[in-house]
Amino acid sequence: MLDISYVRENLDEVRRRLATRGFDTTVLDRFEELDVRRRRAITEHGDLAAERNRLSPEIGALMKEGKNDEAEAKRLRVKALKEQIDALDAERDAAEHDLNEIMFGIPNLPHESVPVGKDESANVEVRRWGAAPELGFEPLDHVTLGEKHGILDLPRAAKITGTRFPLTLGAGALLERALMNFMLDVHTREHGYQEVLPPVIVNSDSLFGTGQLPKFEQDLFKLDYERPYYLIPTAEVPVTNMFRDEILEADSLPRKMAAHTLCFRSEAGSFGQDTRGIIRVHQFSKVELVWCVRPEESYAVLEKLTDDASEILRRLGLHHRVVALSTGDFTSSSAKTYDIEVWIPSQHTFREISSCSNFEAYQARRAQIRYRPEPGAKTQFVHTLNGSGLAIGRTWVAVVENYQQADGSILIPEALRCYMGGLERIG
RNA sequence: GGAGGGGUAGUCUAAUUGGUAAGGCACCGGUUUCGAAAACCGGCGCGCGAAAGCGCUUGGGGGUUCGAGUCCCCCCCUCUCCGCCA
Repeated sequence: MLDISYVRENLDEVRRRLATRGFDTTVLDRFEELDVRRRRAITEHGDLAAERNRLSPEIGALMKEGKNDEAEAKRLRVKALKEQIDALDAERDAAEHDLNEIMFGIPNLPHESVPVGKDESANVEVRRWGAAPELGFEPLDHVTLGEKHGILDLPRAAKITGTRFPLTLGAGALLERALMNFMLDVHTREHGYQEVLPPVIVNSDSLFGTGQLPKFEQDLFKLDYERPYYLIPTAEVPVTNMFRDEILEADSLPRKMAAHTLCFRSEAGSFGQDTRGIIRVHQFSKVELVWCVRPEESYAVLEKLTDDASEILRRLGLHHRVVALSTGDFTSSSAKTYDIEVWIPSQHTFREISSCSNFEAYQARRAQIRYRPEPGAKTQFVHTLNGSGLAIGRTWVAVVENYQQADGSILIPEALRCYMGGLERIG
């Protein structure tokens, strides 16, 4: 959520910057009208309430003195005031409700360094690492390789649950576990992240805090339970919300956490995309990196975070690139996002394996995550950031495809062997 | 799931059985001091307002009342005990 007084005072600038995201800014016309109506109701409420608050204790005093007639007169006056106040409150609540609907739907303002464009064609590649493996033969895709080695069984996953669910086994399951441990070890032992193992079911307040609700409910799995509980689409939700409604100690910042969880996405609206394999599934495993920082350092941290995630791919020897997403291509809550894309041989292209975003105060304002810059100072919203470090399902695909050999076997990257009991090769 | 105790501003703690949130600590500013400590004065949740001010705020939401921290209803969290369970 944006700062409402910032929007009020910089309406034209807000309009202009949101337009670069392809956001329909006509709702901002209603914003002005509702904002004025709301504030007028609040002011008038204040005037009437002041009179009520003055009279009300007088009634008690009069009654104690036995002056019941005088008390009765004032009582009637206060009762009339109350009716007017209730009417104003109803007006304020209505305006506030509509205003909130607008504010909750407004995406973050893109940072000035973000390339402007209406979709992914305007994204800018900022760097590239390594080279695609020279296989010397037409690469098999991960589904074919997985079936061939008995490490991936999608037909059975479809039987157990339905389409778009993963089932790895044997060395395939071990590879997933190895990737998880490898990533967590690098981030916690070398990059200084605190390890977190959070709930994977969250309430609607948490999803509101990070921005998935109310606008993107269709992307989530909602549980049939007596309360509105959802499966997490990413560990960003529980980990960021650890600090919801808290005032953090200034010297505890920056907070940096790494969490491995399963993630669940309904993938509504993506029928027909990536239907083969486990690139796009309803359930996947991911290591997520989350930061809470002082506002002034958030852009330096975004670079650091992106590099921490990239380090995993460097250690695995996987060809990849970092892309600055354009204004038209990144998630609503973010002010700036880098995607890290890994080379997928069977598709002859790069595919997203991590998304690293600076949300500035957008999430912190929704989730009320604050800190006190120094003793006695007013509290301020922190900046939050997060990025995948990395999506394990897609890393699995990248390893299997990039390390396939002419004889059909799959070489295990050096960095993972100690996590796989010394296994050097599958098949 | 059952029984009982709790939830008050950053923190700790009051509030005549309904009368409009009092204090302590920490922190900030000022006075004092060579400087500091102590002491004293003021500030110390959010909102509206140019300001003076005014309003809102006792876990959340409803209700009764001229008036609710206090009474009634629903819900959340937490502590103790019992039951169940991995």
